[in-house]
Amino acid sequence: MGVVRLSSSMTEPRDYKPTLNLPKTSFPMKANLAQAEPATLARWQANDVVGAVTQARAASEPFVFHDGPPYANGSIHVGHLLNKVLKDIVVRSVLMEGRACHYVPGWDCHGLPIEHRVMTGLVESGKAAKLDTLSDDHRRMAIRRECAAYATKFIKSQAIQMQRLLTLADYANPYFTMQPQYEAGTLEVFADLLEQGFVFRQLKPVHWSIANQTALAEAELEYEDRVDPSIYVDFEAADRAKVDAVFKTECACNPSFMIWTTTPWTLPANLAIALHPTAQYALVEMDGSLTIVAAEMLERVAAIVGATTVTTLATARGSDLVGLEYRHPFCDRTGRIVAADYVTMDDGTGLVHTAPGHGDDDYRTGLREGLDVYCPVQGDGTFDATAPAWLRGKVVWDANTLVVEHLRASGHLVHALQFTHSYPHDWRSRTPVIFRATEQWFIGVDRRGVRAGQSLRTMAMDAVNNSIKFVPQWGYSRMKGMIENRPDWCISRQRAWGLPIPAFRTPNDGVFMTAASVRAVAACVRDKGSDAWFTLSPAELLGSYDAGSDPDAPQDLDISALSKMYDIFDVWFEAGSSWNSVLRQRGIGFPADLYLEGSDQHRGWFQLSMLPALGVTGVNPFRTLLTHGFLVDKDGRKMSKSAGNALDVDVILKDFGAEVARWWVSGVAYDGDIRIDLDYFKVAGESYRKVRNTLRFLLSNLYDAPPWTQEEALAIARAAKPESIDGWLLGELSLLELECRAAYKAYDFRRVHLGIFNFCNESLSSIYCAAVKDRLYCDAADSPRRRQTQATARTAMEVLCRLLAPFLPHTAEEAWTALRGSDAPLLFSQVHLGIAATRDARWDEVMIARSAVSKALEGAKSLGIENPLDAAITLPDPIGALAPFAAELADLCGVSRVALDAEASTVTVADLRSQPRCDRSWRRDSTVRQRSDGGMLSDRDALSVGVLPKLS
RNA sequence: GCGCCAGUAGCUCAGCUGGCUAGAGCACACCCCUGAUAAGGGUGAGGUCGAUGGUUCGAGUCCAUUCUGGCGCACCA
Repeated sequence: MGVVRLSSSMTEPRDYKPTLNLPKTSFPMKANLAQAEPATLARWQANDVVGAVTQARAASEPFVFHDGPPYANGSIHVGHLLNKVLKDIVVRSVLMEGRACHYVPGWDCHGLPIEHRVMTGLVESGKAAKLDTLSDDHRRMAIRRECAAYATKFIKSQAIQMQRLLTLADYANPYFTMQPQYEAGTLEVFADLLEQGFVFRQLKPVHWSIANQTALAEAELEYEDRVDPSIYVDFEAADRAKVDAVFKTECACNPSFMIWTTTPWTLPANLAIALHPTAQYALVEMDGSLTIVAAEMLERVAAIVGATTVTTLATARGSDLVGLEYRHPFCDRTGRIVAADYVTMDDGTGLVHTAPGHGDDDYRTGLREGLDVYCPVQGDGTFDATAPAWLRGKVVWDANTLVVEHLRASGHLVHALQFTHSYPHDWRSRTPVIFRATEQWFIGVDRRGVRAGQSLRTMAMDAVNNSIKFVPQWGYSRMKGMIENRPDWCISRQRAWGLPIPAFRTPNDGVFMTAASVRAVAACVRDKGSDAWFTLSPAELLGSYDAGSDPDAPQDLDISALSKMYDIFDVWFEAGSSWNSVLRQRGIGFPADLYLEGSDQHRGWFQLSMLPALGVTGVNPFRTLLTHGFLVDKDGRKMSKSAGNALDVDVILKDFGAEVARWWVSGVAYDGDIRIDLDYFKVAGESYRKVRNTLRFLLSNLYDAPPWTQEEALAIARAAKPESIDGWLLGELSLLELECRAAYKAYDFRRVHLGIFNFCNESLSSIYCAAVKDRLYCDAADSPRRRQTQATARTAMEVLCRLLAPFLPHTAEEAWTALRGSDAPLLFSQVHLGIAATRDARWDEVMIARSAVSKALEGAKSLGIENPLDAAITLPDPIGALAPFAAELADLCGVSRVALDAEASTVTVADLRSQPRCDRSWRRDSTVRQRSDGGMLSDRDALSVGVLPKLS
């Protein structure tokens, strides 16, 4: 019998495979994310994971993190994907630290983009004309109903898409800016600001449609060519001597300032002439009269007006002319020369006709110079009583001709011609619009508040400089610059789709609105929503208002005589009140620990949340500001549908899955531009798979591990000798855990990502798993050495699941369940282990030696030693640094034998191919001999299969 | 035009307060393994650090200018 077996084993090695502890696992290699993720999502929803997590953290210190509301319009794009995933990583990493985080998703619902789309739809379907026959309230309500339905529809679809990204948030109780309680919260903020004295009403020019008697937004304008008179007009200097002083001349007659305009009808409102402070201006004699124009423009102007003799008498800097006065050509007043940076030398004369009531630039210049925002044009486009008699009651378009003729007659007109230019038109009536000053509501940034005695700008600057943490740092300078420069905040809009500014018109054309009256309306809105403004009477709206207890109430207030005004709030005011409407009203906490949005929100939500919160509470609404850059395509160009370089979120989810997308986000350097391309998801998919397979290897070797608790496994792992491979891994694992947790806290997700990837790729896959394979497969199943390794692998899994959970909630949970069984506790009810094992620096030398062996083996391939198990290595060990690790070196290097030699200077590779090979472990160990069962086995393998060494 | 930011191997990025022949991962090439297998391991090639000028014994790293791109703001009377 023995002889027979012997001969067969000589020709054909025995098959010991069934005696090995080969890996087994239910955790599949292929993630199948596109199918598996929706199932996970459904399970989370069915099991109310949000509720369970909230409950698990009920007693924990809350981390207040507040969602900035995206606009409820359209499908989500990759920018949302980035933003929402980053936020979710924050939420989940905070939870894994054991803190509570009640994250409420929000949506911005009001505003022009939706109203504009709805109106376009109504125009196209022919319903818009019918609207115009309704009363103001009914027409507005009809539009509002359409808008609300539109917003609701997109909130629903976006919520589904956002959940598909596997984000964990209270989707059952989201916030919308159109919710009654939200609107009431916004009005309360407004009431407080009013009380503090920050709110005021002032004229400001807006685009005005004469046909519809309404202000229009940029989006409602269509630019069409229009022919207007283009005129060059002389404005006579008021004091010839002063002009002489500036130019150092002695004029024979009175000089004039020549301006150019294509809107003669705005001349009655002229209050100043703007020039560029650093440009040169020339005093010229032009066909007998003295005129001042920009030196640079002289030649062109002379050619246009057809001047025959032109002589420059003198030149002066623009800044020297500032302060000179001129006589208005047909109104009985003088105007002043002012400086303005925006004056260019592209058109005109270098001297700009300035009417603060009819232009944005003019308006700002006027404010700076303390000029009136004078606008003699009424809502119907006619001139009012303050205009010269010959213009009163005339429509501006007719006034154009009248003004030109008047100037011609009075000798002020230098030249007139017909000029075709692009001009804004009302998109609905297709009539030209005018720029006209109207009364608007403002929040003043430089007014001192009643309580704090400080202006919003001062408070905001203080917050920026002293109490806000900016991530990344450059957000500081950006925010600072914006706060320093920002003008007063115009919060009123003349639209239907929004939260009404609850002001009332009194019979004598005054305005009634006090903090108390706003609060009364807020109470009504909390109950009935802002539609109430359009469906109820002033008396009903002010039902809870008591003039007697309102110190600000006007003496002769007659509520029954009030009429409603119809301005609505800038949507930014609503979004900027979310700290009150959501964080405070819902008792989530104030201020927030973190606001996180794209860098465009420095001007938007960030800043416009700061101002109201500071005004009302004196406290900045967020402690830390985290901002991310914008997505650009792989050539660094911005994404847009028109350029065709936009990526579709649905395609990404279908082809790669949310987890791969999340894995990509986690590894991205989010400060600054972020390049995005489908190829990058392929790369992310590869590295995801690498991590996944590493987890799978660990899991597959735990199938027969004893049912340790996590603490028991950790205790066994900790007991490993520092010189063992397990001891080494535990040190690395501990370091990884420490570094990742610190990086999560610093919002440096990329560092976590790279840390985890490198750990899986190198520490585990390349070093540990390869080294430990032999003992896992070949040692007796319950040998202490194998159990030790299993406990270490188990601990590594416990740590990795937790570290990965914020990035890969689905995969981490899948692995967690594979590790702990289907009755495992919820992963997000767990906290990090904190294994705190010390990393033994002596291993550095070992790893250096290991690399040296790899290189030496590469060289040995030319000698025919292609399989490392055919090699025996001799390592130089002059100072005995490697000696303590001698028992692990062969496994670590993947070779059959390693010897140390204090005298050697280089790594040598010996050929073992003539030495017997173990049929079971394939190693050419020095103990390999033929055993009683006829197989060639090493001592360890003989022991493992229970075959006694054959007596020789 | 103004403010902020970025520009390092084919790709994604490290390179702290300036200091040895500029690093890593992916991709690529070649090889090994076939008991992690639509897996795993090894070795290697690859960069005038956007450009120009300057400071310095020495600059990817500091300064100036410039080009390209992104975000925001302003502007076309």
